[in-house]
Amino acid sequence: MKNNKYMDIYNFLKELIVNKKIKPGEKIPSESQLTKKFNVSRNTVRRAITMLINEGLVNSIHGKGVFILENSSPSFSIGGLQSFEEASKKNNLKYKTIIHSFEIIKTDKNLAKKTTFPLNTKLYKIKRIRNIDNENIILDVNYFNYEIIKGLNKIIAKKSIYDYVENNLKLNIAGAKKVLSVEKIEACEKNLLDLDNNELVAIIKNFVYLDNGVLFEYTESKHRYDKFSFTSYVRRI
Amino acid sequence: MKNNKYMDIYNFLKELIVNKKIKPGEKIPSESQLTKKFNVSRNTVRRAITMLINEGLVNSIHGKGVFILENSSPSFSIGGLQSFEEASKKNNLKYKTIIHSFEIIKTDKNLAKKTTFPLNTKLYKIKRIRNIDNENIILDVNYFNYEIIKGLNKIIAKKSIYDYVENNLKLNIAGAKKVLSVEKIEACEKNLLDLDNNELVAIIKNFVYLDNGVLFEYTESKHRYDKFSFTSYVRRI
DNA sequence: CGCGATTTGTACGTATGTATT
DNA sequence: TAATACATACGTACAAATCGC
Repeated sequence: MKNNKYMDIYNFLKELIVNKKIKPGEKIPSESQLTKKFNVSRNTVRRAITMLINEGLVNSIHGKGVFILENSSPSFSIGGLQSFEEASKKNNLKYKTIIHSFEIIKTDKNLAKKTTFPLNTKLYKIKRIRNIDNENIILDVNYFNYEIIKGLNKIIAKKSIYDYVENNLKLNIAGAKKVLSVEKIEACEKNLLDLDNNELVAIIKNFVYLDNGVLFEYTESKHRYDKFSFTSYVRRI
Repeated sequence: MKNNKYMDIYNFLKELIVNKKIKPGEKIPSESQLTKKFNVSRNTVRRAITMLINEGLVNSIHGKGVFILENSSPSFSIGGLQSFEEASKKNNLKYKTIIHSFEIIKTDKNLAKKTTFPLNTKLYKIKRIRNIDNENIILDVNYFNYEIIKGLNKIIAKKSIYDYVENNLKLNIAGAKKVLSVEKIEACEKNLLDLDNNELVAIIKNFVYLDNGVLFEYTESKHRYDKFSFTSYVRRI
């Protein structure tokens, strides 16, 4: 972890909030109190507080203080960007990944539109089935730019592609745009998931970028509707 | 709109990005260039850039510059907190609201758990059907704290409750935690929406806070699955 | 390979404005 | 009115990453 002063203050405050040492509706220590306590400048304190505001844990009121929001639980991070492997480990679930298909294709007109890759871009197309506690819960359809994610193969795909991208290729992932919708599953994919007689799945479409702004991955993550939820915080204004 | 210096710089940069005057993968002007152009301190420039980073429009790389992400369209704000009225107006849709029921209740054990209001809290419970282009698309089930949202009635509910809360009661809304899931609609609500023979709906559960951190509203917004999508941006780390 | 120029990252200190109590 | 608390903004300094020569 980073050992910055603003992170110290951030972690200090976050611990107070998530462990309810200060209750929802109450105020965190004032900026001047925190500058004294941590022996830092006010800018540094404000930076830590700004992070908490962006996370939706607190809200500042001019002239009054910074208030803890009710329901400020750590579940806020569920919507976060993490790989299947990371998420499953964190929640101590028995999981495995089944590679259903692995091919190299080029974008045609339809696929270019859907993925926003240019026409005729060479892509890895991978279908992976995510099995949790012996049920096929998630179908991931990944498209990786062939020229960027060099040397991808089935063995890597069985483990963690993100791990390969970051630790072997030394590429840095900036973040992802996610679009969420509910759709009927395609006929050819129906038998890959353990669905009841309902054919609807929740689909998260991920557009994932490197730190230089280049799109390197488009993925559709198709979830059994009853095994899926997504959390976020939205500020007014 | 606020007339702050950092907002000027933010708006200047955002205009460049959304109108593709600088293309994805390219850099925005450096911090020192912007301080000269706007005649401000570096802190002020950095604040504007930080906002763009948080929105997922750009990504900064130490020592290199701030890069525009591909797909940096303004659709990023779809997930934003806005009332049905605001959203429909913005998109120029023909809409109307039908009040299906309006009652005053108290939380029992189940409802307290679901809404996170304390047991025996007095609430307004309102069911409203949102009709867009002559189809019943959304069913909103609102629970408002009776002691906070004083004087609510059917006429207000037919228009905009948020408008009443902010302009008449002079309360300030901080933001909302949103939890998204897909569920079977309740039998008694099935005929309120124009569903096909599928009984699944996308449900957004909203926990809405005032600026002092107090929960004043819990709402379940039930959407016809085929008329619904949700966008957000998630950063790595 | 090193060195300087550029660019972002962290941090400090100060001043002034505005809202709340 | 005075004290407190957050908001905006300026200026400075040094660190760390990147790039070109």
